[in-house]
Amino acid sequence: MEKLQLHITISPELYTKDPESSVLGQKIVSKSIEMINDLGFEDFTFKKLGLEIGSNESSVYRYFESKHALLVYLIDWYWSWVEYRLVFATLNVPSVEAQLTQAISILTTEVTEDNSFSYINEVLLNRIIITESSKAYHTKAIDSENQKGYYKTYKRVVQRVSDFVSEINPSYEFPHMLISTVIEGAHHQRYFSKHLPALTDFEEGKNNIVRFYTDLVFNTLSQK
Amino acid sequence: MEKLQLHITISPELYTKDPESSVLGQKIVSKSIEMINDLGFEDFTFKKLGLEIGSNESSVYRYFESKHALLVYLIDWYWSWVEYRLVFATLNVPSVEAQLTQAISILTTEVTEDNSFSYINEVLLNRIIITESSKAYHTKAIDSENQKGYYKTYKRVVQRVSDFVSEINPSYEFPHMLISTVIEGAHHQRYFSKHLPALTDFEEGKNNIVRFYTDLVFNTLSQK
DNA sequence: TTAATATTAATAGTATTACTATTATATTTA
DNA sequence: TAAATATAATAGTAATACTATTAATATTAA
Repeated sequence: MEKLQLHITISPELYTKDPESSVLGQKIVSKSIEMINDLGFEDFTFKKLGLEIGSNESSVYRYFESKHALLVYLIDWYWSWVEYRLVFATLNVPSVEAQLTQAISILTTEVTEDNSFSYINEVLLNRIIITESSKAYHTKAIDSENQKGYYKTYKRVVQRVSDFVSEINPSYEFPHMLISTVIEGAHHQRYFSKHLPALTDFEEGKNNIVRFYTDLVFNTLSQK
Repeated sequence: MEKLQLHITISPELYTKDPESSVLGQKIVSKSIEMINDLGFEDFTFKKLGLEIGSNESSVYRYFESKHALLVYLIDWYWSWVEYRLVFATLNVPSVEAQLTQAISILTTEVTEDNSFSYINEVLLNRIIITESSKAYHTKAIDSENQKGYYKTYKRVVQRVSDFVSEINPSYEFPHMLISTVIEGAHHQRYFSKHLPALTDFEEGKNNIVRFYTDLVFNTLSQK
C-alpha cells in the first residue's frame, strides 16, 4: 500500500481526550505502541511512558483513564485500519470467492510494512494485537464494556467477512464461528511460531498460516 | 465418569512445595480455583486467598513462588487431567477416526460434571482455562518458562491428537496447527458465547461448538 | 493587548499489590 | 525428649495504578 493520507476515526467513548488532537496525544499513542512491544503490557506503565515522551504520568491520564483504556483504543484503531484495508481490497473484485480469499489474506498475513500512517507503526501494532489483545477482553468488565461499544469495530470486521461466507454458501450454519476462528487462530499460530513451535507447523517463507486458514475455509464451504 | 481414585502427578518445577502433600496445600489449590473464577485473575491475590483459607499470605508463598506460578500449575493440572481422559476414552476404540472424534469431543465440550477429584472442581477449572489461561503464556517470560518445561503437558496433548490426524491422513501438512486451532478456538467460542455472542453462532443445547470443530477437522482431512 | 481559558508539568499523596524477611509457635519425626 | 519441620503472624519494601492540587505555559477571545 502506498502513502495515502487517509483518516481513521475512533469513537469518543474510547478516550478521555482525543489523542489525535495534539502533539502530546500523538506521542502518547506512538510511544505506547513501542513500549508495550518492548516491555509487554504488564511492565508498561504510564509513569515510564511519561518519562519517555518528556512528559508526565498525570498528563497521560488526561487522554486515557487507564492503561486498559489505552489498550482498548489501540485495538479499536487496529480493527478500523483492517476494516479500511478490507473494504479497499475487495472493492472491485468480481467474485465473492476472490473477495473472501482477499479478506482471509488480510486477516492472517503478518503485517511487515509500516507506511500508511504518520505516527502509528502498524507492524508493532499488529504484534500487540497478536500478543496482548486477548488481555483486553478477558476481564470481569467485559460485559459492561461490550455494552458501551468498546468492541464494535472488531465485531463489524467479523460480520463483514462472515457475509462473504454466507453469500458463497447461504445454508452454512456457522459463518461467525468460522471467521472468528480464523482471526484468533491466525494470531495464535503467529505467536506459537515464535514461542511454542511444537503447537504449530510454521516454516519460514512458506506462507503456511495463510494457506492453512484459506484451505480450512474453502474446504468447509465446499463440503455437503 | 464415575468416582475413581486416580492420581495426577505434577512435575516439581511447577511448585515450590507440593500442594498435594498437605491439607493447607490442597486448600490453597481448591480455594484459588474458586476465587480466580469469582474475582478474575487480576483481582485475585494471595492475601485474599490466605484470608479465605484461614491462613496467611506468606504461607501461600511456601507453595507457589508467585500468582503466575499458581496459574501455570492449575493449567498443567488441567492438561494432565485432559490427557488422562483422552487416553481412557480412546483406549479400546477400534478405528482412528472414532478415536479422533472422541478426542475432539473431549477438547471442545464444556466440562459440566465435577466428580473425579476430591479437592479440585473441574467445572470451575475448565472455566479458568477458557478465561485466564492465555494470560499465562502471553508474557515476556514465555521462552525461558517454555524451556523449563512449564507447558510440556499441553504440548503433549496437542501431539497426541495430532498423531491421530497424521494416522488418518499421513500427507496432511498441518496436523499441529489444526489441533491447536481446535483447542484454542473452542475456548474462544465458549467465551464469546457468553460475552461477545456476535462473534459466534452459539445456540443453547445444539452442541454447535463440538459439531463445528468436528466437521472442520474431518472436512479438512477428507479433502484432496 | 489583556484577560480568560485551556493545557500541560510538577509534586505529592493514596490504597493496594506482589512480594521478602524474621520470629514465634505448633506439629511431626527420630 | 530433642530436633526438625511447618505454619502463622507481623512487619516491611518497592512499585503500581491511580487521584488531587497547584503552578506554569500556551492559546483564544474580547
